[in-house]
Amino acid sequence: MSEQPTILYMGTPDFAARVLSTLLQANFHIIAVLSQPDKQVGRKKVMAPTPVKEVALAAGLPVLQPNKIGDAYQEIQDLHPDLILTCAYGQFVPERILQIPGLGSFNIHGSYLPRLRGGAPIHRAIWYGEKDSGISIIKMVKRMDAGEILFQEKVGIDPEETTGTLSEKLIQCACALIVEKLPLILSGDYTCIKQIETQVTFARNIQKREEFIRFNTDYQTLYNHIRALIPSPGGYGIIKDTRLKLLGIAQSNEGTDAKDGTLLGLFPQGLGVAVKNRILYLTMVQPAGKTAMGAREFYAGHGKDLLGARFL
RNA sequence: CGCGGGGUAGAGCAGUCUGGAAGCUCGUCGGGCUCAUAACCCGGAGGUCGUAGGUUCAAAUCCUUCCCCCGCAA
Repeated sequence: MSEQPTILYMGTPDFAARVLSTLLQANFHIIAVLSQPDKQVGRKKVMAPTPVKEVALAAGLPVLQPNKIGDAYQEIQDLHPDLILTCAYGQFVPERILQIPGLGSFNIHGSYLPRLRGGAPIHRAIWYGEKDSGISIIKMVKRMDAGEILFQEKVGIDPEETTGTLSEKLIQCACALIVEKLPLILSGDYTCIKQIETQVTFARNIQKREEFIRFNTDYQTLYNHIRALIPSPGGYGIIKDTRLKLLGIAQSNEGTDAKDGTLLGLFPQGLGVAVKNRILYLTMVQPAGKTAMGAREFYAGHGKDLLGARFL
C-alpha cells in the first residue's frame, strides 16, 4: 500500500468529486486534496463545502483550500506527492507547482482536445452544436489545457443532449478512463501526442449575460443555446416583463406564421413558441420566484395571460 | 441586517390594497356525445386559505411571531 506512488488530487465541482470517489474506490494512494475555498451560497450566506471537499473529508483526507494556489506552495511541497492530478480545479496552476511531483502533473479535461480548451467545455460543446466530445488526459503545461495528450476517448452528443445529460456521460467516461489509464501513468507507460494547434478551439466560461435567451435568432442556434444551459445555470427568456427560466425544450418540424417569440399555446409536446416560422416546445419552465414546473402546470396558471404574448 | 417574489382542493394560479358566503385553468370520479380524440357537453368529490397569537360582530384579507420554497446579487 505505502509502496504505491502518492497522488495529490485537485478539483472542485461535482464532476471532479465523482472522479475522486472512483479513484478512492479503486484504491489509488491519494494523500491530499486541493479544492477551491468554500464560498457563501444562497440567500442565507451559508458556507458550502465544494463537492470535492465533501468526498475528501468523508474519506478522511486532508483538504487544502488556498485562495490562490500559490499560497499553498510550501504545503504542497511538504506533501512530496509523486503525481498531481487535476480535474476541474478552477484555478490556473503555476509551473513551479506543476514541477513538484516526480512523475509529473496531469489533467483530466472534459473535451476531445485540442477542441474546446478552457473552463466550460461541456456547455460549449452543446452550444456550438458539436456532434461529439470526449475526455482527454493531458500533461499539464504553462498554457491552459495545451499540454500533450496521453489518452483520450470520444463521447457522442445526441441531438437532444443537454449539459446535464452530457455531463453524466462524460463523468462515466472520465471515471472509466482514469481508472484504466492511471496505473500506466504511474508506471510511465505512455506516449504523448502533441495537440494540433490549427485545430484548437476554446470553451470560455459562461458569462451572466449569455444566460439571456433572445427568440429572434436562428432556430438551431437558439435550440443549442438553451439546451447548453440546462440544467445549470439555466437560460431565461423574458415575456411580459416576467423572467422565465427555460429548463426543458423540444424541437419540432411544425410550422407557424406567428412572429418570433410568440407563445402559441399548450400542445401535447409542451408550450409552443414561434421561432423563425417553426415551433419550439418548452417542456419545463421556471418563473422568477417559483419552483420549476412542467408546461401544463405553467399553462394552467398563466396561460390565459400570456397567450399570444411574445418573448423578447 | 444585500435586493425581491411566494406558501389558497392532487397541480398551476386569482382573490389580500378597499375585511362580510372558496373562485379560475387543469387533473380526478360519474354520465353523455363522437368513426375518433390530452376535443366537446352535463354532473360530483376534494380546501381547518403555511404556523402561532392579536384586532373585530365578522379575517385568506388588517397587526405581530415563527417555519418553509424560490428569483436576483455575491
